[in-house]
Amino acid sequence: MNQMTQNADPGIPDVSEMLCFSIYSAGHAFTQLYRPLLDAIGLTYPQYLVMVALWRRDGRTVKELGETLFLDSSTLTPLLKRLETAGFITRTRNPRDERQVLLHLTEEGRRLKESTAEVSRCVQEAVGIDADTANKIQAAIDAIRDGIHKRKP
Amino acid sequence: MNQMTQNADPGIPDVSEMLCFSIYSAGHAFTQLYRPLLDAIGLTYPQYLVMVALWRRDGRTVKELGETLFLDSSTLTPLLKRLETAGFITRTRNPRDERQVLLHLTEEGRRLKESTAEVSRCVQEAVGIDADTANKIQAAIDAIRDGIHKRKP
DNA sequence: GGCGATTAATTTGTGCACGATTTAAATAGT
DNA sequence: ACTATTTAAATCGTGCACAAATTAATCGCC
Repeated sequence: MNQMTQNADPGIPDVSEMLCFSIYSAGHAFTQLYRPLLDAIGLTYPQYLVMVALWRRDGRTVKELGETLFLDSSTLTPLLKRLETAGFITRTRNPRDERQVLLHLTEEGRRLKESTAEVSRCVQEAVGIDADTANKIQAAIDAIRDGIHKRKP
Repeated sequence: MNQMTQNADPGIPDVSEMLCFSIYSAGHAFTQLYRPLLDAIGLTYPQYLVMVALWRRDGRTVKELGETLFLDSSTLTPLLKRLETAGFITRTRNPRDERQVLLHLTEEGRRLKESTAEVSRCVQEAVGIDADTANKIQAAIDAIRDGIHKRKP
């Protein structure tokens, strides 16, 4: 019995064999991959995802954004305040329903979009797989995520 | 042009089409799936991953554990202190190299393993895919993660 | 019209995750 | 032997992520 495995318990799976761990650690790897690229434009990775969502469709409420990103307002509120402080978005109460907060890009926030072509290119290169393969993996992961979300009861 | 897409910018991809977002949101879904199951035995999801690693092989250093989980000591130290306070592990300096901290399961920590069969069963049922499919997805995700880790320079 | 229930966002408290810095121990080079 | 370098943990500060509780506006129902 060699040094590496002398205390290994064969009845317990290694974390490396758990699907949840693969997803967990791959998520961290993406965060670390994005960090230096996004530092340059003053965003964190979750902030970048928010901006991508807003570049796609502006004028959403916090709730709508949360449904897109699967995040709730207690996560988004402080993050959105930081984006507001940075000058990338505005947060205004909806006059038609004062409970809602409407999110709008500022001119600076819209301009930021132009800086991200390089980010996407770097990430795509680092991931190093073709779009078709990526789509297949993604569909499988989305199905797992949606399956977990559905069976809440 | 319908209501849903009236402000959509076709030049920007939806977050839902980004592989990194699928992994990001699937990771959250797993955390939420595990939470109520692990609450019952007094662990968080990252703590559970640490325990799985230690059940597999006891007596590791913080560094070795970090290499397994892709986490560094600034994340692990406070988490391990909480596991120590909870009575599941001990943290002792290695007398042969006082820089290192050795991690050992307590009797209670070892006993906890018996409570996790039910957890694994629930997760497997929620994910709802066969082991073979899971392995294929996992291999693809691991390859992406390892590819990202490798190209640091 | 008024009031209980619902809804949207915020606040609060805990626990990761990680870059950067610090502390202390071991090792290397002369 | 002694200093410079390297290594392992811990510490510090910032920013998610989320449950639970709170606040305030709207809706539903009578």
